[in-house]
Amino acid sequence: MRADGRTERIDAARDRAERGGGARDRPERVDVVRDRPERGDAARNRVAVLRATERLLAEGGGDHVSIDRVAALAGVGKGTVFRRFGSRAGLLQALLEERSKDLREAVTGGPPPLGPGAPARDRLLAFLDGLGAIAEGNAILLAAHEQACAEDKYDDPSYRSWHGHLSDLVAEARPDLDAGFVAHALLAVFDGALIRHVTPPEDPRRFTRSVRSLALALLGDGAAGGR
Amino acid sequence: MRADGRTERIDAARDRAERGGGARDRPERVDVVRDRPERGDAARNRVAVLRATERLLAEGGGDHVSIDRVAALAGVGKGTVFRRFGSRAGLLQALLEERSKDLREAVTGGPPPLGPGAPARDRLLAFLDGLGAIAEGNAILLAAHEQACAEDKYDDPSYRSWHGHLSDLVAEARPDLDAGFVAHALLAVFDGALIRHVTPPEDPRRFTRSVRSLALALLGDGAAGGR
DNA sequence: TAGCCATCCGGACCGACGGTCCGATTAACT
DNA sequence: AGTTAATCGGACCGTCGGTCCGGATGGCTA
Repeated sequence: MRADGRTERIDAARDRAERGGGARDRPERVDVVRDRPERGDAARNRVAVLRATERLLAEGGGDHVSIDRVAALAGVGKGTVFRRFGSRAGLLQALLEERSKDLREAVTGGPPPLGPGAPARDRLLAFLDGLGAIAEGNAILLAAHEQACAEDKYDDPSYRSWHGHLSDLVAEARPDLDAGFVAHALLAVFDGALIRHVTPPEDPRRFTRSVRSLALALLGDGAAGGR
Repeated sequence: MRADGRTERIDAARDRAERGGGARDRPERVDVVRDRPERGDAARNRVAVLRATERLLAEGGGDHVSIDRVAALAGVGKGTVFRRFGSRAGLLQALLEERSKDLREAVTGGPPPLGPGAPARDRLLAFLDGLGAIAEGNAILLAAHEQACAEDKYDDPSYRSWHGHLSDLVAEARPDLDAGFVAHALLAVFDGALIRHVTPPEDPRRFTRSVRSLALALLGDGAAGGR
């Protein structure tokens, strides 16, 4: 998702339709006007929907967020929500992406240890800390998203991106392990319901600490402790 | 769940109703007749529903298993399914329990290394192997169950039992770790969708091997390898 | 065998959901 | 002002999990 207000949309359904052969007939001046900017009302509505979603998320459980309710609270028709986000999963995904944009940028281009330059081990721990911070503050959203994605979770571009990053770091820090699977295992722990289950009201940062010590155990904590 | 054909039912809703104070009025000869055996047709219908469920599970994705379909295929009314299993989640849970009964018995009373007697480390690896075998053969069922349980997954008695066992073993094998969390992390990997995602058509046992090597890395593989 | 009663059966019914569709609307450009 | 294509919104659809209750029936007793 881009930072500016450009279109982006879902286009999964449309892609399918277009590949059906209808659009091949007039491939004229497509390139020049392509990706035309979002219309004003469309942009306004998108943020209204996003805000409504997070309000509902905050005041009730994840299953409290139905599209009907979101649309009503945003003062928008139901169709609008679907046109903008494609599906319930897409809506939650967009919100999640908004919350993790900073981390993503820090990871790809920020200063070490999150960004490039630090040893893999340090980057990995810093990354898990960052992910933990997001997850702790968005456990309900996370749970709702997992529920909505269901099977497709592992094909989700966002998941793939986190997994790729983590996988690279693991491969560098512990070349003897199956990096891909270890990365899946580490990410599997970021389950909305699990986070809520292991987070006592006091000590809201406990989850992140647990993840860190889990990672340390996995990497072999270099110094003592490894028994 | 008992092995014989006794009642067992759901009773979550009923328990709640009874605690409401209605049953306290006549606590007469309750103990003697309580838990009266299931009626013949009821027992027949239960296995019919279970079989129908696994047939649907086999021939379509997890979301292909709707109660309506199950009831229809079993030649039974919808109400019957709910009376017997309480909910969609309960139905899948029952099926899952049926598939893992052997492992549960082997763990609590069977011969080492699965059963008591072997070192914690060996028991843990054996247990994960057993769980892996079940999970590989029931990935779709697993995914459907997770989807149905949603939030309550971690309160599910079956999950709690696996978690308790694993937790004990981890605590014994690596007293320096947060056993409870590590157990959650290990179980988190048994995600139906993940299993399907990392299991190529050839090599169907790859998942279990991956889990085992993950566990070895976590426990510190004693010998070399720890870098 | 007849009769009785608790238990069970089954499918009509319900509210809610995710998702689609299309006539009406409107923003942006000429 | 006029044109056009993108957008809007809410009626509509099929399906789902779950409830309810009049009627059927199993199993026991006399």
